[in-house]
Amino acid sequence: MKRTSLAGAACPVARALDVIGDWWSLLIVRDAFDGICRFSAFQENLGIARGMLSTRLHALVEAGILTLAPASDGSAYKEYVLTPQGRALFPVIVALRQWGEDHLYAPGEPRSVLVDTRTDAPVARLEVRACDGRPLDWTDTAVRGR
Amino acid sequence: MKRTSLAGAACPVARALDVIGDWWSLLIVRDAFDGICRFSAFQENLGIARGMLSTRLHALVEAGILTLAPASDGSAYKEYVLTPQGRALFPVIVALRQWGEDHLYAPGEPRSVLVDTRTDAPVARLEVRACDGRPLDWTDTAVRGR
DNA sequence: AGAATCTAGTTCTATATTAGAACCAGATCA
DNA sequence: TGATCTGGTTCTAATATAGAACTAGATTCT
Repeated sequence: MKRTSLAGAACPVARALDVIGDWWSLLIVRDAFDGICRFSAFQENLGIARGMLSTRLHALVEAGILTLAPASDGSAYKEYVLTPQGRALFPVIVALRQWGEDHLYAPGEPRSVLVDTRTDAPVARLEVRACDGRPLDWTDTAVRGR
Repeated sequence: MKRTSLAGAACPVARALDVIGDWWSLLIVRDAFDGICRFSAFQENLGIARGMLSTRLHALVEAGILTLAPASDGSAYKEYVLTPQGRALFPVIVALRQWGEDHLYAPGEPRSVLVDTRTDAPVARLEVRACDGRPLDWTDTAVRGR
């Protein structure tokens, strides 16, 4: 059967996952943050089937996360670049990265690291905070309006 | 064909998505943060097929994100509760929620909101920061070690 | 200019995953 | 004791994915 759509959900998490919650979308977005913008470059880097990649790229363009722009090198080809809405996914990628780093690697196992290019030091841990800056954990929060 | 596994990837984002990147897992985790812990409660709240839910719950237990505990009401049934590793997904859920709130709702459309229970005010926006606390955007960062 | 190759796909088939309903055993309730 | 609730499993039909083959236009090589 067709995968159930969450597009009309009242919960923003569900709506977000409806758009970027499938198997490849966030990895394509991650690669886009790493500066990848050509069809072949995505395909080689991800090892994704070309048909899947084509479908996903079009869906991401349709969703307003990527856009097609003329190639920056002056050739007749196009490039996929992040829109402002796509760039706003940065904290999502960073949150996934930090969780993966913390829980999915054996000690000493090689992994890639996200660094501040100014200092070359790893970025700080993401923290959920109250509007006054106090750190919050999940027991300090609740969802209103369901 | 079998969905490609990302479990051995050098990128923590890919490994994270290998564990929680499928269609229902993060929604189950979201519900767990909202205090849902019984099979039927997940099923009713998500509208997921029971077979899918069973598969996903077992996978999340296997992955160390949920664990089965005796029911808190003293009955003979069991409850699914978040492990410390599962609770560490809180920033991921919050990041997805904030992105969804910002980009996926028409103005005035009803949505649920995550609030600080102490003040009932919405939580602050997540920010990626350098280790010294300076805010960073994606152009200030790079991935090392790919 | 013409041939070889690169880029960005589309199409096709086999397999895997998902949705939805039906079924079932043990626990709880009337 | 019988009805219902809980937490599943099993079955089928439809959709999604992987992987390979094919194509057309752009670029590079000779």
